[in-house]
Amino acid sequence: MTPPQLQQRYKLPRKNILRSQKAITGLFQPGFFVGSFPLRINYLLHPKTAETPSVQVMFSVSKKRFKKATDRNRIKRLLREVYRLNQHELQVLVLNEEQQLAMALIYTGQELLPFQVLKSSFLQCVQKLKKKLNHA
RNA sequence: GCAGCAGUCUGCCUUACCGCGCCGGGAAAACCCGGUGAGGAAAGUCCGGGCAACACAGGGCGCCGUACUUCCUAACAGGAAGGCGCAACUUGGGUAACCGGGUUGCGACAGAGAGUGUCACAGAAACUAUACCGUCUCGGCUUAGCCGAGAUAAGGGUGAAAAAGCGGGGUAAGAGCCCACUCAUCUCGUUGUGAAACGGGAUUGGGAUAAACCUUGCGGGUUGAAAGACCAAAUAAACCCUGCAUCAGGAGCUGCCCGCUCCGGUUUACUGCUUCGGCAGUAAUGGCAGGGAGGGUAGGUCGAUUGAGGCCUGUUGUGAAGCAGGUCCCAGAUAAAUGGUAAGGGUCCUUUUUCGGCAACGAAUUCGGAUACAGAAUCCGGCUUACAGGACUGCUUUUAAA
RNA sequence: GGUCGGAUGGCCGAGAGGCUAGGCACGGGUCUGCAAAACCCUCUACACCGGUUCGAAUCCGGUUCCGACCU
Repeated sequence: MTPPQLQQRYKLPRKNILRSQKAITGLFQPGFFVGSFPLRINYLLHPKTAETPSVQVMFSVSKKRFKKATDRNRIKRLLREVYRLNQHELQVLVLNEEQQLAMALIYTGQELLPFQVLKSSFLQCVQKLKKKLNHA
């Protein structure tokens, strides 16, 4: 019997995806980001509201670097899987605060990379993010 | 059997674990269960429609598009069948040049006897054509030729292009000047719905360019789902303009109107008249409708997935396609779902080895590799472009056997 | 998603059917004691693929890339 909390961890329903234009423009103001090739994470902490979950995320791939829609779809799906399978690392970090976290995963690479590479890169980013948040 | 070309179709599968969107059911909710979920090009946005908003008496001009004929279609610049021209292959005749037949491919294939423009350089001359060399005649000087006046488009040279082609006659030399054949054009007849074809007649016969302007026929109102409709939230009941109403009001009942009940009110300034109660005019205020400018929002619902729909059968037609019957419901997202990881299999290519076959080659085995192009965004009909591999059909070369 | 526009040397930029101007930069030279400025000379181009035409940067299709606008 696995506890229900653990079962939920690998899910990524739609409401955890960041979709408000206001929040997104806020994310892309010059400010807080961590990077580890080929990924970059813009993040923003703001007071918790009742409706939204504590962590919201969005995925972004440049149309200039990847002309074909299939390539962009592929990368975004890979990113989503990487985040989905490793999001518990973050959730532990943020849950104790009275704030919620909004973040954007941006793919900065020039070509398609396999799943395992993206996974290790994401985990590095998370480590960096932990350090930064603890300092603040 | 193999290869090439053309056309049509197809375009990986299975299992395990973890997920995502939509629909239905359960549940207070978290969530659970079931169903379902990319393409032939979803692409480019190159054409044509549906749909929506706005505009709109009718006609002309202009602008844009289009162009052999007939048909198909909701429509088209698409498709089908046919005509003509060009090319390739093949076959028959012929010594050959070439001619006839067949198959396939390609063609922005209307008009240059309506007008305007352009045609660089070269060349004598590039458009009411033209005489540089050459050829010929006559005259003069002089007998070698030169000079002058004319005739001439055969030959030379230039050019992308030089005034129907070729042979003969003719002539001082030449020339459609004349004749035969051929090629255009016009015209008459026959056949065909038609593009055209065939036959007769006529000297009638001096470029190219219309993807230059243009002429003729035909078609087109403009803008596109970020169209457009509604709801919520937020801001600023403010400001400006126009029109209407004019002493009008507010609250409750009600989905709305009518109606009923209750409460409150009949304003302010100026001017004129006055029987001093008021009345009339102007301005302001408040009401309604439309517009402008400015401000706010960046959420949701509809549009939007049943349609010129797919599949099957019959039937009409050479065909594109039409008609009739049956049957099916088959993505609907919106910072944008349709996926990830692992294992196995299929198909194809290359290498090794073995077997079969006269041979081209085929089958098995094994190391390694490949498994395309590409992702719905309002929906349809086309076109164009991209595409690993496979299947089928037609034609042709080649190899082997008979 | 839709509607438009553009692509000419290293950079800017004219040309609109007939040898692709011009400026800046680079390189060489003149001048100078050495430089700068000035003057002279040289090098390097029509995005790609087809078509129309005698001839295409220009006209017409297609491909690629870049940019603008519409809520």
